[in-house]
Amino acid sequence: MFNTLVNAAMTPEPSSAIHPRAGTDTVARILKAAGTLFAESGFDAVSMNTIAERAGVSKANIFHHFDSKDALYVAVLRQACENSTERLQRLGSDTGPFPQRLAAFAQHLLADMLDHAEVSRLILRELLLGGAQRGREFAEKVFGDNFARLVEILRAGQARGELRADIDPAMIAALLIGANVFFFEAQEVLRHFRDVTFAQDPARYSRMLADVLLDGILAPNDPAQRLSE
Amino acid sequence: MFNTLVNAAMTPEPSSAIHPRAGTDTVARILKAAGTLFAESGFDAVSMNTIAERAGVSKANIFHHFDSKDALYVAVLRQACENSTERLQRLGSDTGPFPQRLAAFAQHLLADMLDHAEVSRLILRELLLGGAQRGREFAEKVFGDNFARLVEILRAGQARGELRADIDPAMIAALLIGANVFFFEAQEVLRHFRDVTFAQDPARYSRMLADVLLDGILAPNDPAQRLSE
DNA sequence: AATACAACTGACCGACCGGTCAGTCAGTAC
DNA sequence: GTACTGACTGACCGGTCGGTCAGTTGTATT
Repeated sequence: MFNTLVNAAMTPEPSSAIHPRAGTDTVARILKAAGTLFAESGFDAVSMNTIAERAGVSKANIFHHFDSKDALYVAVLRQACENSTERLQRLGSDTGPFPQRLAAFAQHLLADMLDHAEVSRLILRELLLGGAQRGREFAEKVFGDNFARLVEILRAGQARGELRADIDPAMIAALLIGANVFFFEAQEVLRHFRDVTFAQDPARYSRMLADVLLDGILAPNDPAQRLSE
Repeated sequence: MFNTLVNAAMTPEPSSAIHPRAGTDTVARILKAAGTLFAESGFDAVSMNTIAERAGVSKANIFHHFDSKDALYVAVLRQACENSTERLQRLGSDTGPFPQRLAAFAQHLLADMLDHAEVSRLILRELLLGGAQRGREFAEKVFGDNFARLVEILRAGQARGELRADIDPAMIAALLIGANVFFFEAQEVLRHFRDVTFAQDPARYSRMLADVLLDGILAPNDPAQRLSE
């Protein structure tokens, strides 16, 4: 019964025809309130009372719809991951030369994270903070899809000879995603570093990121200098 | 009085000569236990009872040495940041050609983070998680020093013409530090991605990172291809 | 020996936590 | 009408939280 309710709430079908009470959106309201609060402050720092107050329902009503605080958290996370997975599939361009594909992926990924900051923060929190196996699997799936997709783009670039063959695509994927995640996480901190001029301009950051990744940072005149191991 | 005690505990001088009781290391034991637990589970998830138990003292004794749980957390964070700042100053090589300097910085930074994972996790948690102004200033100082130091290395490279002049040094710094932070944070997750072969080998990750950053990932125009490690 | 004081403890406090429960209410089926 | 159901609530539960306090112990000073 619990799962039925939650899954019904996940798919945004107008179930008002099925359920009698007008308050069927209650589950959605709870999920929204819980999502916002969890993303803001994390699991432990948010009480069921606060969620109930924010959602405009009684605490007991939340327990009527969700078995426990953990179950609510998992439902919130599952919904967030489903949304992300959905958006993920129409991310970046699948055609065009490799540099454009890579730049588009990087730019769209960062823009998507910033546009859905709350959801992203929730997933990252679950993914990166140690312990807590509560919903790591969901987060890993979203992240893994993202990662695999980027690796594929890179492998295609290698196959077509546009990309150096002597590099590890997974490493580049980690680098690119890591740079984006880091920008997302540290934006508030970077903002008031004197050297940083791009904190308010993610599109510019993405452009510079793709540029550096593609061409490197060494001066082009002397390609002879190379890191010796 | 509170500050005096904490600051005395910060500098690891053998104050056994000054203080009477043999248990003067109590403060250190409390800080160590609290640091470990906070790094493992975060602020909210750790109770004073647990800290007291782990440190082998009574809970009331912790409140004798620290005004509040927040004050204890700040003290832990301050100590962690001081240690990091200290280590930071002997990080990387100050001489040699630019590629070596950059590679050394990246490699040492990551190695240091992994060697002091507990402290690093604590600082990153404070820095990157939203809200919580508890001790952000400490974390920002450590991070800012790190950042400024790397920017300086990059500016020097630009001044000597070894590095492209049309790039933003701060952006490169963010990219490099971000890539390291991300590796540190996501190591456990990356470990069981099929494409990833470097999760257990941070030194190799650092080498690849420096390589890619310096030369880019595009296939070179003239096929003066290098051998891959 | 008496004083003074920091280190330290066990018992305790009010507040709040996640969670339960008896019961109300609106709508549906017959 | 009556029986039934699920959404919903206020009051309440045991337990844990951060924090307090009276009192004990050990040591240095006088």
